[in-house]
Amino acid sequence: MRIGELSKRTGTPSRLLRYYEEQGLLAPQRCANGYRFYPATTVDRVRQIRGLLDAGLPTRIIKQILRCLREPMDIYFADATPEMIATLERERDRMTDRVEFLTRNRDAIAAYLEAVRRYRPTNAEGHPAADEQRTVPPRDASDSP
DNA sequence: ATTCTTACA
DNA sequence: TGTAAGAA
Repeated sequence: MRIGELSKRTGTPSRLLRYYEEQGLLAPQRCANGYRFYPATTVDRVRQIRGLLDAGLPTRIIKQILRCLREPMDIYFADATPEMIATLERERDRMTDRVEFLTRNRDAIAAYLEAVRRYRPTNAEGHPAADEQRTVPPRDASDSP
């Protein structure tokens, strides 16, 4: 399939599909007219990439991981070099840190919401009255993982 | 009509 | 990441 269809089937902008290729995450074939041609298995490949990206992994690391998850979508222990193990452990720890960070902020926001609901009851529609839209800035909102 | 590359915000 | 321009 060409980039347009892959884009539609993965919900990923073609701009990004080209970017992933540039980063070495994808390696489509080329048609005579120069158009990129992706095998059907690329759909899952892109889902894998998006998943890892959403998990906060940098494309640099994903490139390494993808070499262990060939086409069909199973794991190749043969490529599990000591270096790979080390990078994966490092990423796992970073993820753990982010989980804790997000948990703290989620709880801070939840507490804020609770406080707001306590001193300002909502109306029938479940929203604050128009003349009560003034807000109080949330507490701990530090962000930058 | 679709995709390509390159460049810039 | 998004968008733009010009070519194929």
